[in-house]
Amino acid sequence: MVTIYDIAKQANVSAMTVSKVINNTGKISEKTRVRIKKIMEEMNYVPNSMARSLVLQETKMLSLLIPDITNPFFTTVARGAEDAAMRLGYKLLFGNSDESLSKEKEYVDMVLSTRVDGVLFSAASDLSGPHLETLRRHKIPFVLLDRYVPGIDCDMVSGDSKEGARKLVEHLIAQGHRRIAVINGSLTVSTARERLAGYREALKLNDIPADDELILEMNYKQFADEAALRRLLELPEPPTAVFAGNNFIAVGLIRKLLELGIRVPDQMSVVCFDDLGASVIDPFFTVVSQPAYQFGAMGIQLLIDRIKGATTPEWKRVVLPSELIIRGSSSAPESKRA
Amino acid sequence: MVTIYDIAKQANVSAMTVSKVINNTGKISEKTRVRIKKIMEEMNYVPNSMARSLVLQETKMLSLLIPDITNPFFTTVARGAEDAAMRLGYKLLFGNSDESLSKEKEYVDMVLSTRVDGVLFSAASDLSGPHLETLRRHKIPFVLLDRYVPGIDCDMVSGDSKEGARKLVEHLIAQGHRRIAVINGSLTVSTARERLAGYREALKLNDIPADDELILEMNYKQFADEAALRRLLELPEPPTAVFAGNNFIAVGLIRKLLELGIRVPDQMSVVCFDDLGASVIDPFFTVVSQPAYQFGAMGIQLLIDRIKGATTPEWKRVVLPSELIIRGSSSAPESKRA
DNA sequence: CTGTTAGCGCATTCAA
DNA sequence: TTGAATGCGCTAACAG
Repeated sequence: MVTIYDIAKQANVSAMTVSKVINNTGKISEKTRVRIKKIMEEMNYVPNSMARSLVLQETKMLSLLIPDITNPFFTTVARGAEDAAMRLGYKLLFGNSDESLSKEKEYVDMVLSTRVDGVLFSAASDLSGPHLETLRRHKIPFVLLDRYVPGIDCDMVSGDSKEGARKLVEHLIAQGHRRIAVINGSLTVSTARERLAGYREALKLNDIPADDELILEMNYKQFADEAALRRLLELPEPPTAVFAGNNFIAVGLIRKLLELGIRVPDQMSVVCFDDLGASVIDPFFTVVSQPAYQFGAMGIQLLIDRIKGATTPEWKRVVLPSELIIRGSSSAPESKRA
Repeated sequence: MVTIYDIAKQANVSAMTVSKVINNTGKISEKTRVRIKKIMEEMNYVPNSMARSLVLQETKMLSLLIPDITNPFFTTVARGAEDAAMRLGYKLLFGNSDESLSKEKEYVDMVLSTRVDGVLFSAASDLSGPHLETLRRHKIPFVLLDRYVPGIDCDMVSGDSKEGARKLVEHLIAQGHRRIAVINGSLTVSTARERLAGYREALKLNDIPADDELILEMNYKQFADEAALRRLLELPEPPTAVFAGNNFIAVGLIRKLLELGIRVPDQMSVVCFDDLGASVIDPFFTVVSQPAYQFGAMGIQLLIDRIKGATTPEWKRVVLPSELIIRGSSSAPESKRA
């Protein structure tokens, strides 16, 4: 491997001089600068960032931990994060936790030994606290993404899940629905709690009685509990609309509904959080769409600000706006139609 | 930061002894081993992989370069790659090239200085050759993913684009189509050439005359040329079916077709390469689906085999099977229907 | 403007 | 079974 010493020897200077032209630091005469640059070119020299990291105590690497890159929301987050990191001169290490604490722990261990400069962290659940404390103990800055973790004060970028859920449910109410079910992610995830709170608020604001039988808790990874759905449909007064906690739940739900011969939106309206990605042909779901790309880009921005100490000591909390997009998966209930 | 020296001091041994228990190398008495382990626990010691990399000359990091993580095909590739890498004890650095040679070059430079142990590389185009030669000059093993690059001999995992295209087009022919257009990616990408070849072969095998007016070259990132589409539709004998080079082209095409009031599949059948991801509700496109997850996992596998010298010196070429999935976007042409 | 010294955290080699 | 010396490639701090 070519090192600064090889360059130095070739150029009849000391290694230090070479180092200085690499980093544009110190005073070097223009003559020797171009001469050394030329030699570096010729010898295909590339600085070894491991060695540099070791002495500088920084790696210029960030890591992104998300539940699942396969979810279009996080795919786009990742793209935003990668673009921002690249633009600011950082590399991005990434990992999927599948909302599993044990995978998350594995990943945190990896991250610690890699000495990344910071972590953009979308927590598996409320129980991720210890992992974050581990990071903090090792003085690795992190920014929370999307999900709040109780007891952890830090920078964070998120959407407003409560407000988004409220908008979605009020849209259903405005269409005439009164029996509205929720199929939610695990309540150990902050966004799921907030979405439930938004749902409840919408009902209350519209004087619709809450009915716990209409509230199902599953997980964000997929539609998980067919039996629960059947029970929902066999209620004396079944729901005419469902608010799905995220896109994956909504997709799974629709599939089940199709299997059961229930038409959407004719017999059942379905709305959900988060869009389905750029590749979808005929946008179908009524959703609250969050600016996923911004989530990632802004997260990296906050993280780097924090790393560089370019921020105020107080924690920053950025809340990105979401947008209600009304499409074909929701309509007035049968009973209210001509 | 806690180092082996801190541990050593605490345990009244030399740093080397600590190093040996960390790596399970050399002979250490069981007593001191557990004692040192305990102290490492207590002091929250985590080995510094930068320092280790520097001496061992390996980073246990791999990098994945793809055109765009936002494309569901590559999203799934990335997931397969990350899982495989993690399982085998490697971290994954990732980057998007957007099929741009200059972004690709930037990324290659980053990768060189990071001293990753290997690169899983989905080339921007035929012109990526120099980038690969750069990697080779620096003795960084790589495996090509999905796309062949002329003049570069190496390990590779790919699908059979020609065969897949042939199946797709023969399906259309079997349905009665004779005027079949192609909207393809750039012909500087190997898969686009092979898909075109498969198309041509299918026509020839069925004695259908080739017509260059039916062949459009765009790019894989999106549907790019509306004017060309109009020309296609205004041909004296317009196509009754289109073979789209990939999923993004197909999605863009459908959108345009909808705008123009052309119904799919009634007035125009559309088929394409690659599926649209797990999040799609109602699978619609007739596609040739490739096992994207395997692409990623197998790519990492080959790469690590190569790194470890666990392979034969000859280059390996793994071709993953693809599957024709017939769905609603294709049907018999109007002229052939009752 | 340029060079010398020292050390980042760790593992290999060889000696004790 | 353990330890001392050495070096991986680089840069900060200082000396010339």
